[in-house]
Amino acid sequence: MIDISEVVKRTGLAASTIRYYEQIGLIHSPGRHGLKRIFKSNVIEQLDLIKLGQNAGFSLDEISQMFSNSGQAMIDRNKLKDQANKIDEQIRKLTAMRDGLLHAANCPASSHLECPRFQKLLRVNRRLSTEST
Amino acid sequence: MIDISEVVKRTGLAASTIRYYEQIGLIHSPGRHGLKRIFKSNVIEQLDLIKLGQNAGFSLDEISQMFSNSGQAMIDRNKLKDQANKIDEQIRKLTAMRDGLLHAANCPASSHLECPRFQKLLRVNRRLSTEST
DNA sequence: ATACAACTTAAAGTTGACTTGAGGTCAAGG
DNA sequence: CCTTGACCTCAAGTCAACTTTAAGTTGTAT
Repeated sequence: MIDISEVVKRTGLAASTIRYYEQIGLIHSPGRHGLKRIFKSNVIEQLDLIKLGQNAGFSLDEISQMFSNSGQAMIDRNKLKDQANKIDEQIRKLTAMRDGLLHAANCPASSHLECPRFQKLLRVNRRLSTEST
Repeated sequence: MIDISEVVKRTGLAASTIRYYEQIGLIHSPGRHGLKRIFKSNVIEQLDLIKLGQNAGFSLDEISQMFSNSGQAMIDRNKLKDQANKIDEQIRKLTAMRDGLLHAANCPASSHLECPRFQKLLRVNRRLSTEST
């Protein structure tokens, strides 16, 4: 069991953020020492996953649906598959972006907007970002 | 020259968004027809580029810095590469996560938390997300 | 035993990125 | 000429994700 300052140290998050996450049910503190929250040390892994999800463009709400309530990770196998598909979709988007960005970084065209390949990327991106996800 | 409804049609953005982008200087309307804004048709590509940047994790502020004073999309190639690398890192993490989820969906362990492979995923992810990026 | 640093709460404030609402203007069609 | 609908403005509202503030409560060290 660790306290909030330990969580701060090991995740780099602000204490207020950790409290906020507990408040919205994203993580769970199994008890108190006096007033002070205590956490299981696996909260570190949970917070890392939350960070990962955020970086990948998922909202806290979506993330909390991945960890159905109270730290019990992901029970429903069909939901798990759905979630994997969502992530897969996100991977495809990010891959298109990365390729486009790398191309843009190397493209000799004076303006990226004039480069046919960059234009194609923009179109693809629009399709991807207006799709129902 | 096109009007705002044409921009709406061709980008899928809300008119209010387009006005907002003009207000913060992200795009430019070269004039009016009466009260009504008119746009050069290349604003469509600019807006696509903005969307791309957003999906790639840039803020509107960062995006507006990519459009140099001349209005031409002058993109800092090193920034693009940096961002591509960040995205690449995310793709790797997400791929690991997706694979972990798919495994979990098929894993016979009664709880995913007890599945050794899933536990390994969590550890791998933790390592990745604390690496210097 | 007391000081105090480190925690706590609840509520309000902030930021980014928009959206909504109320009321105004204008060009085009009947 | 007059209506109409698509545009306009400006201010305020919203939402997510936090942060800040003010006031209160410990556990621990001196």
